[in-house]
Amino acid sequence: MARPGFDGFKKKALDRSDVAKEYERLSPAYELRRKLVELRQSAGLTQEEAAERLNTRKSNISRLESVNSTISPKLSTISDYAAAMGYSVKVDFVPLESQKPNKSLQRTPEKRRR
Amino acid sequence: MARPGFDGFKKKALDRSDVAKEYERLSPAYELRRKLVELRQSAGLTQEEAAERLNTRKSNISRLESVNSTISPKLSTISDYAAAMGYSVKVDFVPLESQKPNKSLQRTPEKRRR
DNA sequence: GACATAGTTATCATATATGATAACCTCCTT
DNA sequence: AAGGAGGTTATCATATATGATAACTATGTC
Repeated sequence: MARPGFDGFKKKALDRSDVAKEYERLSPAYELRRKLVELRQSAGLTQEEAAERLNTRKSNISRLESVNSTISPKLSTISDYAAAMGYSVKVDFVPLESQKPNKSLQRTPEKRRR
Repeated sequence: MARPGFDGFKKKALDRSDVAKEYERLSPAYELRRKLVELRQSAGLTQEEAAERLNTRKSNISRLESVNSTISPKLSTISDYAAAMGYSVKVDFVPLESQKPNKSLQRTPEKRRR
């Protein structure tokens, strides 16, 4: 289903609680896939064209970009994909304390090491 | 070998050309592993302690951090590792044109799409 | 309706990352 | 010398990502 529509949405809403969904929306995995799609689209490519550049098939591209995907791609896959779009990957690390994405979703802060 | 010493270094220098070595040094994979080690050390942990937090063994941590490793870790592995050190992973993409790490190592620029 | 384009999903085969164990090295302390 | 701490490497088993194919949905155009 290209765009799930309300039925698909509702079905998924039953699978995972609202909190879990929101959590997912903020997850690095989710954000990554959004960025991948954005990268490809800003390059003006279809999944099939992206697949050609990466010597693979469009179904695999779809899986990589899929928000619902349960896979955790290899760094090299992300890197290859990015390179095909004219980008390089940069991985960096931010302290968990300084994230604070949404006050109402904040969990009790990590215990400080002493 | 903890620190390879000159013999180990020389042996490795035979495996890969100087150019390839320098290329590797600039590669995202290399940089990532350096960051991982830095993360762990700044947290004051040994590989074994890190392994405990990640419910695995120190040998696996060593492999993950190893510069010579040929593996390309999964994003979730990097993420789990980072989380164990109190960090979150952030993946972003930079245009290849704007990298220019070293003029002498630059390749001919990507052909522009028109 | 027929057809093409863009994307999704399922499935299987294959490649590769990861987990566990063990042996090893280097440095340090006694 | 003996032992421990920290790290590396090799190997095997297992888990999982990726490649390929095919069938499918949805949309748009003729």
